[in-house]
Amino acid sequence: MSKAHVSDAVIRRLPMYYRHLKELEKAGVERISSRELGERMNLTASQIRQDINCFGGFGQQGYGYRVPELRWHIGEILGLEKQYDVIIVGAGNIGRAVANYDGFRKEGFFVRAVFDVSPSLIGVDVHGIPVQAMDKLDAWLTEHNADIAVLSVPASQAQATADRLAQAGIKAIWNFAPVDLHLPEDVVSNHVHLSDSLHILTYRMNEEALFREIEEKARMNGQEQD
Amino acid sequence: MSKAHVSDAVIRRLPMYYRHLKELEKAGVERISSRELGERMNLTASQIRQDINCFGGFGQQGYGYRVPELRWHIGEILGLEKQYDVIIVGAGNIGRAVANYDGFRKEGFFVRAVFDVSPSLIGVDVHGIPVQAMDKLDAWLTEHNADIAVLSVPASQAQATADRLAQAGIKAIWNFAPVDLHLPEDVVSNHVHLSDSLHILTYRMNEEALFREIEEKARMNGQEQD
DNA sequence: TAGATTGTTAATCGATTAACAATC
DNA sequence: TAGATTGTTAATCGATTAACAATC
Repeated sequence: MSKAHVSDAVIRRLPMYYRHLKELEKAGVERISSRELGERMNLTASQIRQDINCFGGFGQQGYGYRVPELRWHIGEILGLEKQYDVIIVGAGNIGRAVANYDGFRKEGFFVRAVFDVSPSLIGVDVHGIPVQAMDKLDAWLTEHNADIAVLSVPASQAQATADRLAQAGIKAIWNFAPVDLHLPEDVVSNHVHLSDSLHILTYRMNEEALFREIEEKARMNGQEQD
Repeated sequence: MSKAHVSDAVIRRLPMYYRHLKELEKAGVERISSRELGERMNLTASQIRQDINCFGGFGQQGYGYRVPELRWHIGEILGLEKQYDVIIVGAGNIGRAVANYDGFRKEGFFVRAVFDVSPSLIGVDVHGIPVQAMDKLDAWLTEHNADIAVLSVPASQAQATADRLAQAGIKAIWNFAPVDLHLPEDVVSNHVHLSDSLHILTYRMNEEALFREIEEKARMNGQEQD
């Protein structure tokens, strides 16, 4: 059966399932059991069956899962059978990189407009589209459709720009600014905090030494008190 | 007291603490209680105190936390008081965007070399550094130091390139390829899976409709069986 | 049919929240 | 001192894992 609401832990794993199933399908694998998929993905068979059954029973007892069928189902769950009109708001390094990202168009995401405040960028060609002045944003949105806005403006402008996008009717924001956005209930967002990710990497680089130090300190405090 | 090992849930929140404390410090806030910080970050006061106490007691009873001190401590925990030599492996859209990312240098990350296989990119200037042929990677690493490798090659090359980096002595990989890397125990990594993040966004866009459909289907199956 | 593997319920484990004594 | 807020232990909640009946 399916649950009324799915936990974030499960949702975060869905794209991973999709990636692995796509690979398996490409490799011509017809069927897979939860045990085999678990070994491949470093998850337990139990967890995989629980995750999948949030959305319905796509398997077959005694057989396992048909790879192409399961991939298709998860693609549908992720909304990947649809196409999306995308605008890029902020044409800096990241905005341009996203606009030019290859897989993007292949997966049904179409960049329809690019906006930036910087006069030096206006008119510049990004992915075959001339950058428009940020002033034109609201007018453009009244005349064209956009399903997703890529928010790649500086942190200081992020919340104000997000408010403006929500005001103009945008229902989904892919946020690259290092800021936690506050949005109306009917606007969804997901963030890619590059610096957060980098900081987790440096944490892991230093974790061992950090705890050696903390223990050392604790030991010395202990001695002092003796 | 401090724990010998810290859960991923806590580690993921550390950069968020750092970001908010930096903002508070910039705004001139001297002290903050776990309750106030919790309100700001949408966490419970309890969770904040638990998280912080994984690393030691940085607060003061009856007073709260000194913002600059706590920010400094968390920066140290994240390894941000250090400087890092970085190489970019793969000079496509993402590799170049990362190399040019402003905050990067400001935070103590220095791009020392950029590599790519594509002949058309070799010699091209990225962030003031000429792109080198991938062939030169191993020789370069025997002569220079690099703490972190940014892995921004196509998915198909990612694991092989990561193996090569580990072989050459790299101890940390920031992975942008949509692949789950398998690495030796002493090599840490963290990934930024852009497409995964985008797919979570489209999931959220479609979640409501998805469950309406699932319920509809369940209702119809129920009728059939009656 | 026998064997395999799912879907699902129950048990366990870990993370979050609540409570409160310690103490500034 | 009284009030406030931490550090830490205990209770709760939710996610993961185990178990097993259903069934292909």
